[in-house]
Amino acid sequence: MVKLNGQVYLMMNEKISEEKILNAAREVFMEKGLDGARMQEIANKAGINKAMLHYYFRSKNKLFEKVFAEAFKDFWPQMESAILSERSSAEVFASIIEAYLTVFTQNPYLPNFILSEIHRSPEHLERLMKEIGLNPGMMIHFVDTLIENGFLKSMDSREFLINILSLCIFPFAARPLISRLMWENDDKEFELFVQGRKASIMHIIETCYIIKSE
Amino acid sequence: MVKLNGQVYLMMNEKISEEKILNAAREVFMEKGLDGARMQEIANKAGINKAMLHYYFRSKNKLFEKVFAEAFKDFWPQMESAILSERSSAEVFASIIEAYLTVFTQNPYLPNFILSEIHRSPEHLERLMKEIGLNPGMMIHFVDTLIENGFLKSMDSREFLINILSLCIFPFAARPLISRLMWENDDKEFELFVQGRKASIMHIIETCYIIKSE
DNA sequence: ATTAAGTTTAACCATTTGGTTAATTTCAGA
DNA sequence: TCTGAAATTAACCAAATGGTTAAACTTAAT
Repeated sequence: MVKLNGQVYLMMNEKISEEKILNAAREVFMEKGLDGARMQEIANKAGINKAMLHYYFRSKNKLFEKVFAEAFKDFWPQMESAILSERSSAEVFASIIEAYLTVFTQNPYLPNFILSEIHRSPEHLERLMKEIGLNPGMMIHFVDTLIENGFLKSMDSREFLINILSLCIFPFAARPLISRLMWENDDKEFELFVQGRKASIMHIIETCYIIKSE
Repeated sequence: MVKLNGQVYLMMNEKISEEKILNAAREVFMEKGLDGARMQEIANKAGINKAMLHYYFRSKNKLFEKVFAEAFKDFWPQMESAILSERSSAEVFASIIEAYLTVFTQNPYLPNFILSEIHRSPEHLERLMKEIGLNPGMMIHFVDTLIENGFLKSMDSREFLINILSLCIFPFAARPLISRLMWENDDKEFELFVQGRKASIMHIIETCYIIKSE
């Protein structure tokens, strides 16, 4: 990094190396977790010297935190934007569900990665939740409003949200088990299952919770 | 271990040490995973010398496999016995759900522990599934029969089972996150949630899937 | 070309960690 | 009480691992 005229300039290779490290670290950490990951493996995968990892991120933990912070944002899809989009409640839920299915299809290790860290260091999780301004109250309030207006049946809005999360996330978190239990580990079958999943979850929501659409 | 008259006798302390090791190992592995666990910590918690771990279980991996095998059985509650119990389908589902909620309430780390291993070593999982004669086909067939007999709506029985698993397991797998998101990390509130969970899941099943009861 | 800053590397280091070994203790049976 | 096998311990070891260091290399502005 170069400072000049009070302005900060990045040298050509800086962004590239940092990026390569983060990409490699994401892969390795996602697959093996903090404890299972090896700095040497990350360096190899990034195609650079191990010392570079420490040069850019100081320590294994710091690097991990960076990777986790990025991943955690993906785990919490843009519910706000979906809510604010002036669409019907059914459409809002559909778009949230779709966001999840897409992210997890593209990042198979993400659900487990987050779930592990949730247990490994809840404090870290809590700090991060505050940092990114995660706002569950907004979702709860959104659902409560729909209930008051008679679009959703009377119920515990928290439970409703937890059910959506469960139905979206769990099948991916347990994919290798489910795939073996249900389809003899045939990937194609699981993909078919995911393709129908959005409609499937929406059907449950509509049957159980939605009274009328706006 | 002592062999005498072709019969095998256990010396007084053998069962005790082995048991102490397994209990300690279960605690540590459940909380920290295979990579995060330390043999020394297990030894300390068991109140014995580290060499004893190897004396009884040869290696960290062997010890882990033993712990995992036991835990995995708990993860798959006695669906068979519930099915064979000649009760109505609703009662069968209720008893399966209750089994899960009970096990996870008593073993908070269990869901995550299994989910991690599912991704860490699917081969190990597959081997174990065969060893304990895990029989998903029976469950699928059970649901299919209920459909044919008009007790359940026409649907994909696999999806139905996955939904039950999701609704039962996920809230525990993500408990620290959910607890913070929904109830400011108040344990009492989560316990209340779990208390109502059985009825809550049954309500979904009945509303979405059950046509008539036997 | 020189400089000064950031970048990259190879070699190195201290600690941790799973695992071993050899000696000692315990204990049931003769 | 003597014996032999199993149980237990303390000390030890080699490998792995996260991290450091000092020197060499790039690069952009003067």
